[in-house]
This record gives sequence, structure tokens and C-alpha cells, in this order.
Amino acid sequence: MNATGSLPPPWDSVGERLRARGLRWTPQRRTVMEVLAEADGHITSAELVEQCRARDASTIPSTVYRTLDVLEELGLVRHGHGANGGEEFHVRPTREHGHLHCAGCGATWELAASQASAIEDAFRAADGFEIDIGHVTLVGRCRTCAAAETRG
Amino acid sequence: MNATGSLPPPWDSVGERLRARGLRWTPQRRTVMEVLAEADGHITSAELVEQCRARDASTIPSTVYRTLDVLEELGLVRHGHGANGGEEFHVRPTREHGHLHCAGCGATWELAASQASAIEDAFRAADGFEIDIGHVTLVGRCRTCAAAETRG
DNA sequence: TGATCTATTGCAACAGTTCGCAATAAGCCT
DNA sequence: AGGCTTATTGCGAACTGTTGCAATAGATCA
Repeated sequence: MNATGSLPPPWDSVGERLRARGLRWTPQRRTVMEVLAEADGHITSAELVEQCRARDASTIPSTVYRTLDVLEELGLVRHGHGANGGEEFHVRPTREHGHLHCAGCGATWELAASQASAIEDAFRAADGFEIDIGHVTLVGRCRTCAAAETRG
Repeated sequence: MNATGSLPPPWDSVGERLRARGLRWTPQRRTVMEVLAEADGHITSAELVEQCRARDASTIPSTVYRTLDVLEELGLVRHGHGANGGEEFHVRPTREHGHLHCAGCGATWELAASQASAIEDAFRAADGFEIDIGHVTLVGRCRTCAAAETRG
């Protein structure tokens, strides 16, 4: 049995990857991995801390945040900001994608990769800017709410 | 001399506008207006609190935050989120504009209205989404940093 | 001017997040 | 297995921003 036990890829090799960099594989970090492995997709910091605490009541928030920093350096998660500015994490291996949030109805949804490409092109053309479409949740009005406002 | 003293437009009429809605014109709110009038453009919550405290050492942060809520309802400021998710305010009467932040060199700059229009069009075409381009600071790589990364 | 109504303030508590620091413990080497 | 180095943890303090509540003080009307 390897040092990381039965975690699924890409989490099963995290221990080795940490050690290869002179970093350490600790029980606290393993707890964070377990939660992330189950949360595949998105998770907010608050959710992550809460779920770590469910597995290990002695979980300290600052340890979780610092573990996330390390995982981001390893490329296993990427942090972003939700519509209210709060931190949220994209868990690998999720494809690149953006989030849109409607300030009218409160919905948040993903922007498909093909649509994202068109938008990235627009930024590139406008300003030479290579936007990281996934980093912040973009806020505006969905088609329905925008139409309702125009009418009303 | 009117009730708001020598504040410049549109701040000189805030007192009346508040009263017209059954709200009140208080010394604390006046302090916030004075700072905003000088900060024309952008200001973060922390900067605002700090500058209010410089004028009136007894300034309480929660009062400042609540005043900002009221001013946003009046349309005199609009809140947004910086590259790190922190709150920041756009002070009227500034035109609509977006902010871009380069994760490479750390620079933040404004997106001109004409460029913003092209990007708004791209969102509208992609998803029917009416983006509020000014609400969040968009993160990515500026032309220079993107080119440097491509090279090596 | 004074009474009245209630918006607003000040304060304290709290939630999310970061940081400094001393104690702990992972990983390496013998 | 034991010792050493230092990354990491746990904890407390600080910072940003929100909320509940009792006391204060604008605004209005007589």
C-alpha cells in the first residue's frame, strides 16, 4: 500500500509529489485531499473547512487554507472568486470554464468552453489581454432577466 | 447655504435626496460624502474607512459600510470586487468601465468604454448574457506578460 | 419651541481569511 | 532505531465585512 492509501487519481500521487519538492505528507493534508477528491468540481473554502471538520473535529481553518495554497502550487486546484468576492476552488482535472452569475435571479451557471473561447478572443482583440475566464465569477443579467428589465 | 454645505455635485443634493426618501442626513454620512467627493473614481472600503477616520477619529466601520449601502441604493456609488475579491467602489459620475488585472505583473488598469462594448457584445452573442463589466475586476495576463510566457 | 416617531449610530459579537511564532513531527541520513 | 533538519501545525492576533440591539438624535408636525 502506498503512502497515500486509496485516494483516486490525481490525488494518489500527491504524497510523492510533495516529498519530491521537499514538502511533507501529513494527516491534515490527507484530510483535505479526501474532501477534495469527493468534491470534484467546485467547492468554497467554507464548505471545505466544514467537511474537513466533519472528518476530523480538530481541523484548524488556517491549516486548510495553507494546504490549499500548496495544492494550488502543485496545480491540483485553482482558486477563484464567486459573485460576492468569496474564495472558491476549481478542483482538477476539471476543464477550463467560466462562471456567470445573474444579479437579477441569483442564478450561477457555467459558460461552455466554446462560448468561453469567443469571449477570450474578444478580450485578446480589444486589449491584447489573455483573460483567465475561470478566475472570477462574472456578474450581470441572464437573458431572461435582461429581457424583463427592458420591458419593465 | 444649503444643508449639505459646500460639497460638489452630485453630493450637494444628497441631503435632500435622503430626506425625500424618509432617510436622514447625519454628520457621519457627511464625512463619508466628503471622502467620496475627493476620491472621485475608485476607492476600497478599507481606504474609505481609513480616510473617514482621518477626518473624524470616532468613525465606526460599520457605519461607513451601512452608509455605502444607502449610497448604492441612491445610485451614487456602485460596489464591485477587486482582483483579490475585496470590495471596492466606483464613485459616480464616472462612466461605466471595466477593470483588468494582470496576474503576472500585478498591474490593474481600466478597460476603455469602446473596448468594453466589444466585450459586452461577445457575451451577449455567446449566452444572451448582459454582463456588468464593472462589477468584478477581471484577471488574466497583460499583453506583455502573455507574450513573455509564450516565449518561455 | 417641544413632543413624537423612527432612522441611525455605536457597540459588541461573529464569520471568513491571513499572518507571526513557538512547538511539533515528517522525512532523511546514519 | 535514533538523531537531525526544517516544514508544518496549532494558536492567537489582526483585518475585512456583517448583524442584532439598545440608546441616540434627525425630521416632522403641532
